[in-house]
Amino acid sequence: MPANRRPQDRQEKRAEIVDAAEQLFVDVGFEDTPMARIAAAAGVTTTTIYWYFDDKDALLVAVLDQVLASALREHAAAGEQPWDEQLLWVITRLRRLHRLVSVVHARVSSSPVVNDWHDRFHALADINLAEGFRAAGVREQDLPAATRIAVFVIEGLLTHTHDEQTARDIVRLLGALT
Amino acid sequence: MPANRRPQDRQEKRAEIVDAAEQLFVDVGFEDTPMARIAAAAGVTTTTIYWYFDDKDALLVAVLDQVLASALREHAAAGEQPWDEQLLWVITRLRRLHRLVSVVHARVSSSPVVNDWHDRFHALADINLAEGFRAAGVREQDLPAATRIAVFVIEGLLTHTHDEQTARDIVRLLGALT
DNA sequence: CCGGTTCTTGAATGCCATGCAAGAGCAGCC
DNA sequence: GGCTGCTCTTGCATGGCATTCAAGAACCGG
Repeated sequence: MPANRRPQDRQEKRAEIVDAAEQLFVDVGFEDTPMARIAAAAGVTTTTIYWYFDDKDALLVAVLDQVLASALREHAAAGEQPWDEQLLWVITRLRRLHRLVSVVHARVSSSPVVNDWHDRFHALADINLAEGFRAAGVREQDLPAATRIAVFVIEGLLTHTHDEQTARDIVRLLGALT
Repeated sequence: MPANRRPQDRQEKRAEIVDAAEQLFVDVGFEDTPMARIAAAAGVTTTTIYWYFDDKDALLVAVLDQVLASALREHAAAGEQPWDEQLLWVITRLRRLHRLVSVVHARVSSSPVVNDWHDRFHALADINLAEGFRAAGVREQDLPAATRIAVFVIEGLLTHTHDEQTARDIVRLLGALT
């Protein structure tokens, strides 16, 4: 019944579009990249993108999924490290994604798909951070609050320019929560 | 030389536009409010707004200035309070401004005027928070880091839904920094 | 009442996300 | 090999929106 050329093809083309979008959303910004520019970078037409994605927000979510998966993979590959170092790693590794962080928060209230992604992301982040804080010796009843503080501090550092030393000082002081 | 009707007039009309924009930016959101809607709410035409403001971002900055001034006035009127209570007051008082917080961060990288306002805001916030933390007994060398943590936590709480109790827990734990 | 200045406006202009209808290319089936 | 039904792809709209422009009103000092 299905007249699919190669079963791979669809996913490959989709991936090319997501790759192009990722580079532009990260380096130029979501609001400042027209669909036409993504299309050009991917070697297709604007309309073609709409065959693979419902709208620009859906494409954004696909980019976010890809970026998140890639970061998780790298983090796993980095192996075990002291908690402070892990936090610093996240902050420096994700610094270049600040545009994504900002646009997600900006679109959460008007785009249901972005809002869903945001919820999923925080659920995941909470789990990982809580685990880290537990291992670092934070009291069980303080875990939820410590976790949220860490999330907000990380997001804040990602969206505000700062130097290496500031980040270190903040992470060190965060250790006072234990 | 200047053929000004009444010297007041200009500022009055300007204020009406800013009031209309404030209500819409706060309740509906900057991106979701067309200039035409602001104009209609202010009883003028889109073009008229451009006589008073360079562009939509300049109008946003005017709204931010007004909202900030109003919050500072209220805060001063609230009188002296324990540090924890002051932080909670800020969080609950500014909760309804979450859309403004998000849009500022989203536009910082593409709008110079918004970027300037953002810088000024953080300079002001840093001063006030540092003073509060100092009074609350935070060690002098920890002040910069504690201040930034507080700023990021406040911004995080403003842009993420949470219940009253969570906010209290977080502020209490923040007290552990002293 | 005149000339210059401040406002105001309706009608462009141009960018952009998205929708639409008409094709291509391909896989099975006769 | 030609027909048919898919999956894609595209050029051409459409409509929303920020911003600009040229042409007035309204008003001031003289």
